[in-house]
Amino acid sequence: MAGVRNPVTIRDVARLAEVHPGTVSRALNADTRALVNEETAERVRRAAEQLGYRPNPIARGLKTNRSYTIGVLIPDITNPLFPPILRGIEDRLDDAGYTSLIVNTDNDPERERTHLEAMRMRQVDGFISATARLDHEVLAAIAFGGTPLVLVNRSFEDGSVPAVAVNDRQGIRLAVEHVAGLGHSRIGHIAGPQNTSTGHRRYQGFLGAMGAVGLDVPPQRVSFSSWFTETEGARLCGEMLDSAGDLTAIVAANDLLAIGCYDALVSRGRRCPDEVTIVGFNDMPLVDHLRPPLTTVRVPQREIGTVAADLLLERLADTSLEPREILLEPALIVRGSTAPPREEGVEPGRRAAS
Amino acid sequence: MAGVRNPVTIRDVARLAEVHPGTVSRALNADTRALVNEETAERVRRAAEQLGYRPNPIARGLKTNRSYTIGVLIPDITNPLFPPILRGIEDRLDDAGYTSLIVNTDNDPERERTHLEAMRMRQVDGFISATARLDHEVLAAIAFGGTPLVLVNRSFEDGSVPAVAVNDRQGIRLAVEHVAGLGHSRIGHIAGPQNTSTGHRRYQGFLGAMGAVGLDVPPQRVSFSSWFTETEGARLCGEMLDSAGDLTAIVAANDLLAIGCYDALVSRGRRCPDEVTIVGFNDMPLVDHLRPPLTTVRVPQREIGTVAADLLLERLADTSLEPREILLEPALIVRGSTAPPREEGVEPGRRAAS
DNA sequence: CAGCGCTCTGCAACCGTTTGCGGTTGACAC
DNA sequence: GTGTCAACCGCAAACGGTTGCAGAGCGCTG
Repeated sequence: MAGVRNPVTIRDVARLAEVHPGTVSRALNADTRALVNEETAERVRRAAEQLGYRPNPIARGLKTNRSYTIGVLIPDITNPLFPPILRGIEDRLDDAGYTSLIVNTDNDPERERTHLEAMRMRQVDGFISATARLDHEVLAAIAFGGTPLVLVNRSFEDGSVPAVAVNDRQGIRLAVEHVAGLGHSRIGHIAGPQNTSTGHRRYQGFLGAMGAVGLDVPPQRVSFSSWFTETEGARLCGEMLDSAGDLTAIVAANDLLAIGCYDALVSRGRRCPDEVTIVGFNDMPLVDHLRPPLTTVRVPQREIGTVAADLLLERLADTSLEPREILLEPALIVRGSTAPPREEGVEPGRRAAS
Repeated sequence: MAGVRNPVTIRDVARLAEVHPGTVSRALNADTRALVNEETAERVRRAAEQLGYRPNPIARGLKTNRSYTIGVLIPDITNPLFPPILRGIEDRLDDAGYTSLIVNTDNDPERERTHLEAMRMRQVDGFISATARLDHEVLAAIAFGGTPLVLVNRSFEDGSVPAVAVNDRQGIRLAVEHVAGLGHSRIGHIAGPQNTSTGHRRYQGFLGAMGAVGLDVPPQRVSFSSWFTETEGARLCGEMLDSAGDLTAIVAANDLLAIGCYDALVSRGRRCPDEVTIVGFNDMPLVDHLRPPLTTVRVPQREIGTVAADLLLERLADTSLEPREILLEPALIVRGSTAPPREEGVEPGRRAAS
């Protein structure tokens, strides 16, 4: 059937089916098929089949201004958080006949801008962005251009842009309640960058949850990282241990920060969970094999991707849709990095519960 | 400057610069610029700049049959091995003005085929494939279509296709020499799938290296996994421990298999490295934080990507190039999962060395 | 001053589809 | 036998660039 190279054009099909190229086009497109006699259409389909005809998306795109590709912006594919999300996005888009174009922005506004520009030139039909700090201006540009956009893992304050994210506040609450339930009262927070919505919401969630369980949050028990990285976690956790040494538990805004805490503990000869309890966020691959296995908040990453894709497809089909924000529910995964505090006599064995 | 939407065409520029559209095209393209008067070219450039003109790659592609995109096939982006490679590829291609289209094949021939077809329709200028078992037929189809292709992390027996990979034999040799040097003699191998070139070459490398250090490889000390997964590793390692219980060290064909070995040891109450020494391959992210930290063979993943991209760009520029295969050198990273065997009285402390 | 050659730029035909418009055909009513 | 209408399909103009070809202008030679 289909030759390897595909030089067979709509004209070849037209010749074989003995009709005009325009008719072939109509016969082969679902929404214009009604315009052509069923018998003729069948003849065209057979001719197309026989020649192994595949429409050329480039030519089609030139005329229709659609490319059936959608642009996906992520900070860095190397961050284990993103691959499952991408997988979710891709699988869903694939089914719908779309291809995704993935770019890494490193959260650099300049890279974001040039990539966006390049993708728009490539006529992408929509965007999914997981970048932390897409500024208002860039968002506005997309929106103004009329290209559908959905945000992932972050949201936009005024709700003007559809978004899907995990319920960060709820996730942190699960973590705090777990740790407090173990008997900890001096709990610290290694917060994420506050100009990212996840960092910000998790910090807010921490304050809220601590209040809800009736615990104090003195300023020296919160510190703000500049990036979601292991080295930042190590640096801040180290500082916190040195300055507020009496804390017994740390809730980190993300697994990488939590791993940084591990490093800081090791370098100070303190043990987890015996001396300091640590909770992460995201449940990255392999954190169940760390020493100790990390207790963390699991986010349904792949589902985030599929839902984001659904949201985008929805808007592609109907541009006038009201933007909506979908929050996915996280779950606490209790492993070995959390334990009751030493001093306060909580009987052993409670650990595995909850 | 540039409006958000970009309705400015080559004709607009032509009007402003008071020249013919054809002249604008020539003035703006590097390889035809010589054909137009420098003064005119400058006028055109200024007009283009002023209007924020960006050439439409779709239209260009229609005429030139080039899309400036290249297709990247990987088994599964969720496998931590691939993101760094992708990053390398993307960075290099970006610099050269190319965009990469990434698809996951799950090593499923059917998916490979449809994705290839789809990408070819999208006029991709070349392919980079990291899929394990692209069959001869598919490869031939690409080659016959004349689209440049480079293989990553695998190679093709007859050397007819350019490829970049890590020197698997050398990597395994480093592992075996290290373990043998610690005093182990009963060393097992959890091999990868033998229909993948990495799995096969690492197995061959194991046999060769064992021979070189004068050690025996009885059949019960090698078992072949069906996939490179943690569960396969656990299953096979478990079987091997049960049937050939006297072995003191295991060289796994990959980190995931090694982690599976960890699981098998834990479930049998045996300790690593005290009772069994384990070595992995790849140095995936986070394996340095496992318990114990995994001794493994590091492969320069990002470099694999950049080199592959270079190779492809090279062939894009000159189709007649001889295919060549590039082997990158791996390095052994010694961590906590390897130690001298118990019985044989090797003094402690040697562990941290080499 | 005719003729030649070189440099530059305009012209127009593509690339492969889609799509508005209009023409043909045949059924049917009057 | 003429007119109306719907269904179908062909025609040709787009979409936004690229490129072979030809011609205009000009400097130079003999």
